[in-house]
Amino acid sequence: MAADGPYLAQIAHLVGDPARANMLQALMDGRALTAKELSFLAGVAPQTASGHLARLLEGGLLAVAAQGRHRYFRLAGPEVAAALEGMMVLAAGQAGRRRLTVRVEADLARARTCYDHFAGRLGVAIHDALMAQGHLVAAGDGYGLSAGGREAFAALGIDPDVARGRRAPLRPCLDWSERRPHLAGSLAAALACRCFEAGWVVRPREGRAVTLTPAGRAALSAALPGFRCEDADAVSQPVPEPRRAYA
Amino acid sequence: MAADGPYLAQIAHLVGDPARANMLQALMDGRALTAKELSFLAGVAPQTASGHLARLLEGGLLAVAAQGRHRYFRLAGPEVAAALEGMMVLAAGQAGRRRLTVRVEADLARARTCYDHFAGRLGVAIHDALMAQGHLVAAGDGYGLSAGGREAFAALGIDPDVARGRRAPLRPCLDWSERRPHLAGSLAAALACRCFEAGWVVRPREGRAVTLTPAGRAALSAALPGFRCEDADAVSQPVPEPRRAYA
DNA sequence: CGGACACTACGGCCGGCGCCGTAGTGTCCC
DNA sequence: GGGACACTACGGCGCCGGCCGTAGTGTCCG
Repeated sequence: MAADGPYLAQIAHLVGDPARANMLQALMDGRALTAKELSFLAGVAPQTASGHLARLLEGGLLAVAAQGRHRYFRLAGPEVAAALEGMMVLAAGQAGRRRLTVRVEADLARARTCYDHFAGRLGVAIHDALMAQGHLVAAGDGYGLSAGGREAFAALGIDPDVARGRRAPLRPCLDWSERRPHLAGSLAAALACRCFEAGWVVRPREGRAVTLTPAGRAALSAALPGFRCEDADAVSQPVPEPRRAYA
Repeated sequence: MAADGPYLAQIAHLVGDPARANMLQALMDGRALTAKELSFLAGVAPQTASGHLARLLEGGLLAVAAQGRHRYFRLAGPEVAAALEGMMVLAAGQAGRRRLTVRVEADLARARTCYDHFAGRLGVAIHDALMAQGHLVAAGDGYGLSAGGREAFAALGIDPDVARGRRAPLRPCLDWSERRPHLAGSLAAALACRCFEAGWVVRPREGRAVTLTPAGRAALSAALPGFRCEDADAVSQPVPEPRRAYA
């Protein structure tokens, strides 16, 4: 029995290298990055990174798009992001338990993208507001929208029927920094997309954190009466990244 | 940034060894096993297993309970099971993609326990029946029960209010063999517990697969009108529930 | 068409760690 | 109390694989 143990080990082994883990984590925001960028973020030479990327590709964790002389790597799909999130929850717990105090970069905990949707306190606030208003109803393998929820999304300029299919358009996803759920799924992705388009949320030049603009706060508050996210647009002088190869 | 990459890598590295992966997978059913049993299941000598277990303990993936001259190891918590499930989804996908044909042991795909609740076609059938009847309502970070759902659970002899707390009593969990959701959470655990107590589901002496008995099929069908699980009680002569440490 | 650039392929170095043998500690049972 | 047993500690062997240097291929640009 358990002939599938090795398969599990194969996947985990891929993630279990610091350089590869850094790359995967950098890709968690759903963007596609080039091999060189990833080599820098992982703190290894480009040749080394190239080898790692080939293995991640072979293992099905990444997908690639060649474009001119660049190759853009991204996570292969939402399942990959979900699996990584699951491990990050454990990692965060461990770090906390030993006071390793990864003082979770304040910016990331405030608001970030997780693959294709929002996470951090912003993501949790959106989840909580929809839940408190009773806009979420159980459906498929997650949530669907009630009539009120559909109105709220429509008010935000999002077609509540995008991507209707077998799988639920909304799904809870445990947030590793908050240890509370935010919303994933195609509708959550559409919401994030709309927020970027409308300038409600902006992505700084560097880093994975995002920022809720005043206009965004207004728009979300109007459409979601219970929306409360005190600090999602707070501070954050766009500090230059300290550039650190991993410890 | 990404100083947390190495933490993620640490966790993944623990899972990324075939022997440790086998052990973790064997513990996925929520039971507690001794070091010797685990060494056998992992296919390594007891000394080697002891070392692995110490590392998994140190890494926070396992918990241990000393009992006489035995030490019973079990998964440290539901988050660990969830993280492993996430990776198993990827592993199953990979295996499929390459025709490695881990012909998922038919028994496991039929019905098994996943940490403390049911998975496989049995778990999915329960999920689907509750969902189809409209018994699930969005709440907390997952589902709660509607009035009808509460009645159904009461009819099964389960207090629908066990473990009411911040976290939702029911939560969808992607099933790696079916690639569709089953139900996790405290109420799902209570349901599994009740099924074992009542003899509706029995656990064979060996392996992680379980079997739905005719009585169990009758009880579930009565309480959940939409319940359909054609083959969950097929074959497989039952055996008395082997001792189970740990709720 | 030649040079810069992104990326990949190959080879050698070396550190980490998985493995088991032997030996030691604590527990149960007769 | 003595022997069996479950488990752990330590040490040495062997290999996997991460690392980078050098070299090669494809692409863009002037």
